[in-house]
Amino acid sequence: MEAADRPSPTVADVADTAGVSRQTVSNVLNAPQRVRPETRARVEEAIATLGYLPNRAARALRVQASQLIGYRVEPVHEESLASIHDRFLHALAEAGREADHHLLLFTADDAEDEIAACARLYRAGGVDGFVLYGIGHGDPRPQALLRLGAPFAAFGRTDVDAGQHPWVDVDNAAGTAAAVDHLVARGHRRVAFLGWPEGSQVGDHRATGWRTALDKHGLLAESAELDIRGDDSVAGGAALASYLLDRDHPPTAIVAVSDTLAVGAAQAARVRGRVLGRDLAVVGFDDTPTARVLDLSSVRQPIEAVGRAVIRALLEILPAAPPAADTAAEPADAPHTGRLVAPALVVRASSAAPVHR
Amino acid sequence: MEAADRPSPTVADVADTAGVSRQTVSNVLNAPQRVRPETRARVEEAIATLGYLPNRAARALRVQASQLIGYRVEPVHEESLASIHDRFLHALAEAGREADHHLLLFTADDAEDEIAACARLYRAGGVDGFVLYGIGHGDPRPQALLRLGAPFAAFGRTDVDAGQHPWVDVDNAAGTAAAVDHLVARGHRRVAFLGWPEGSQVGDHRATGWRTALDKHGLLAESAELDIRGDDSVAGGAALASYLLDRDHPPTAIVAVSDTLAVGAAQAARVRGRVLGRDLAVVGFDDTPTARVLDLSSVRQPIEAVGRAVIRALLEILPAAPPAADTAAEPADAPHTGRLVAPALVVRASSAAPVHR
DNA sequence: CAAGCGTATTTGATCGTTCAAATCCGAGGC
DNA sequence: GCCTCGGATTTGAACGATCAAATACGCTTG
Repeated sequence: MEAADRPSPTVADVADTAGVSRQTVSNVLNAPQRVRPETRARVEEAIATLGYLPNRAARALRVQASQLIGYRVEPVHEESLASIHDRFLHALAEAGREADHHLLLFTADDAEDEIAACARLYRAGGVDGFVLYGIGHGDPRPQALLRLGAPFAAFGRTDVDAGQHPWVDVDNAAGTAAAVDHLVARGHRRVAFLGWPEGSQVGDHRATGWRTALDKHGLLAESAELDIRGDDSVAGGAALASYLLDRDHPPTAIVAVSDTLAVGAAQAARVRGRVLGRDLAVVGFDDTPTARVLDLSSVRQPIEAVGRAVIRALLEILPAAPPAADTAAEPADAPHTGRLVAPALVVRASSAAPVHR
Repeated sequence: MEAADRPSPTVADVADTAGVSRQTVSNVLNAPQRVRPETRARVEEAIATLGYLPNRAARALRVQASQLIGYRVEPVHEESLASIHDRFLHALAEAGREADHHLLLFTADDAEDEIAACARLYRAGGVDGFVLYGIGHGDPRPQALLRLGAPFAAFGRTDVDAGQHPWVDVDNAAGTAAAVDHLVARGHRRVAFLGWPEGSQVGDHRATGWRTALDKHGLLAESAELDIRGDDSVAGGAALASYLLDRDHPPTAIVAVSDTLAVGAAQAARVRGRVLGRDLAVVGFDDTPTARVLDLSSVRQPIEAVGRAVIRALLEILPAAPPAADTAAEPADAPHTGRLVAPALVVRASSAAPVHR
């Protein structure tokens, strides 16, 4: 009654039914141009009737490539609203599929543990390379993997080893700058920034975007003191925003470094009787489901594009890369190039209207 | 300058440095009791100094087991607030790690495509088994995998093939029942249900929980007509709730089948000037980040426990399972058992206060 | 017509591990 | 002193694929 667990057919079986040798079958699969059309047809028919599929382990052993890409899933941060991980992961898997590569997921307690796990996996031939998520400022992982000799591509980058490996990053500064541009166009002149404490690469870039954009519009002088920082929590955002709103010259608009803080700002506004989008404009970052629900404007990272780009970049540096048109004997140690992709502002009710009063 | 890509040492290398044969090295790793202590010590030292790691592909080829578990990641549903996928995935990876199994991720366009992908992966020896997510009512996947002969464990179940494979499910009825109990204890007597259209297993169970709990409290008569249904969107939830609130005898509490609908209900209440938690109690389902932010009570699925249980169940049915104490020649075709785990209600401001008026 | 060449196909070896069977060796037993 | 026995260890084969070298075959060429 059990579904027969007949062993899968092998190249030898296919060879027998097609009346050719193992190697010819292999050639039909991996180098069809070497095989005469009529032979190929015969082999392909045998493959179809037997339902032959090459054994992955055997292939991996012989060619020393598993077609697997290692990726560490981080624990879900209960505080954060992020749906970025989800989207990124799916984008990676989807992009991998097109190149017949799969993701191999693993967990780790911290960066050091992650490095150890990568080393084990790579040295055991379990994966061909890695995708690193959330690289920033002083991250030990790029150096560790470079030392290990394992191919990898990163989402994010450090200042120091950006040239030594492929990376893709979101232009965070451009994101907050776009938010400021949008708000200024609506007539706002006092635009605050709710940020994380200094030190995180992402947070600092977003702060820079806000500052330079204001400067460009000649508004930095009146907004300079409106840059305040706190940890990434809704309550924290509410506290920071309350403080701003209670000042003598409160801002008419707030750019938040994250949706979490933006949600907090929105709550603070409501508590103080300010109508969101009329008395106070708020723009968040990451376009989380929560922002959508609350009708908050937000900067959306093109994370699907990032995922695709990361996978593509990784595949390119894997040994025996998929023939990229004419791989003109790549210039030995050409510095790896990164790619910066621009996020897009999603305007919703919280910032759509022109400035009030 | 490159990190040396010296080939990893093999059993033969270890054997040479320890002055023994390949097989002895293998025995030290897989059946230490066969090896004399002093020999074992010598081999272990050689392993340590060389930094030997068994090659996964070679091992997989020989023992016909990849130590990989296939899992399909579903596309991120932009409408939904779910963080369940995220949490489930991480739980799976974490549970797998403890048993030296990794997740292999793949994508698929629909159930049929998923089945095809599973077949390819399994027949190619790419994975040892699968975890299926979101099985319900007439789902073709369990039957397909049974036919394929591939081991799998499911989150969710169908009525028909529940006995033929291991599964773990959340007791959805118990979740909504707990919500009703909680509301009734706060004095509510007219408790509405905002549900999905009939036909989904999960949705129907949640509706049943609501109904039976009300019946238990002798309140079904006055609430029976308060069961209304719509698609899973915030706008839809708002529309349904508005309709309820505009009736002659509006409910004082709403149990929603999802946080998405619950958020809609909360918005509708606000629009109508009802204060959430005072004039109207709302309980959602899934305990999403959005519910936390909005202070909505919600039924939380113990998804981490589900993930662990699913992996454990899968590992048990894999050939040559990890020695479960004394595997007393398992009774041939014992029907597979399922496990139902109870969700927990998280009470927040939206339903904490006793009924008003 | 034999030599030469290029293409199509086959054979043997190999990737690194583990299984199955064979061998080795020291301790007893008769 | 010879044989048996059992545990420790080794040898050969196999898992299923691909690489490298060898062979077969059809065509041109001098």
